[in-house]
Amino acid sequence: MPRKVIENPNSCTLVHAMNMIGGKWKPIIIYLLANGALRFGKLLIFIPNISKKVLTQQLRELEEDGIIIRQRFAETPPRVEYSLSERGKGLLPVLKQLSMWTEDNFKSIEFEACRIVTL
Amino acid sequence: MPRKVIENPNSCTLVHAMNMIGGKWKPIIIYLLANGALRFGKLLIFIPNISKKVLTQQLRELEEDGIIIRQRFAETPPRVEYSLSERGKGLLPVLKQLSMWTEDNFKSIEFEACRIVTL
DNA sequence: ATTTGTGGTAACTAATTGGTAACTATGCCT
DNA sequence: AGGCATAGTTACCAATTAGTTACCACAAAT
Repeated sequence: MPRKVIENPNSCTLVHAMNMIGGKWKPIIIYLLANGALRFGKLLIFIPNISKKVLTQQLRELEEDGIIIRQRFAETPPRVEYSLSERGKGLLPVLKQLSMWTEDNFKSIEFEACRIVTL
Repeated sequence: MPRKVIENPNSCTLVHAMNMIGGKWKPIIIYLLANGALRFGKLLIFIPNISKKVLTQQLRELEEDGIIIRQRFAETPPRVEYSLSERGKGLLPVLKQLSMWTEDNFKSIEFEACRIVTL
């Protein structure tokens, strides 16, 4: 099933960007991959409450958009590693800036519990 | 009806940020307000295909998060103006950077039709 | 022969989001 | 009195997204 992309005749860069990274878990996935490749199973563990199905979906979409790279090893049991592409790495400063904006503006909110994602 | 916020015990700055600006039209609204206040009706015209109800919702949420300011004038017919708060203005560089990332990485896509939002 | 682990897929359901159309409130104008 | 304009709200429905559960394929280990 092709994901639904906003069919806006005036689609602009921001809309396009949000279509790509606006998914519920996508920024987390990107940030988790910032420090190197991770296997499917690890991502499943690191991202609380995400289901296999949804993780698969989000990874597929990120791959489609060339943000991450999927590498499959011909082993058994199978091993699949996901890593950021160059394009994906280019997103890190943006996410970092966004993260800093949030920290500066919403200090009061409890962010202590999430060291996995905060760089 | 309170909007559904991601109930992630490991909620992090990025998740929080995406909860605030990840809405379908929110980046557009923020960018439209970058150059000054706009009335409800103008936003409705500038944002293609958005419905009144959804525009109202998005504006309310942005206001809740302190990103925009709603100013109601006691006139008839009523006039309501929306503008960026300081917090909201702090978001502009981030969005600009995101927009640039998209332009750099997806040159081929047609962005000509959307001069309203691209700064 | 059966179990284990990995990375899925399929079918189904629940939750959330987005959209339409009709309606409201207010004061002005005719 | 009736209509207009603005900025909504409400009820209802459609579309989209997310989640659950069960299952598969493969080889190695037990």
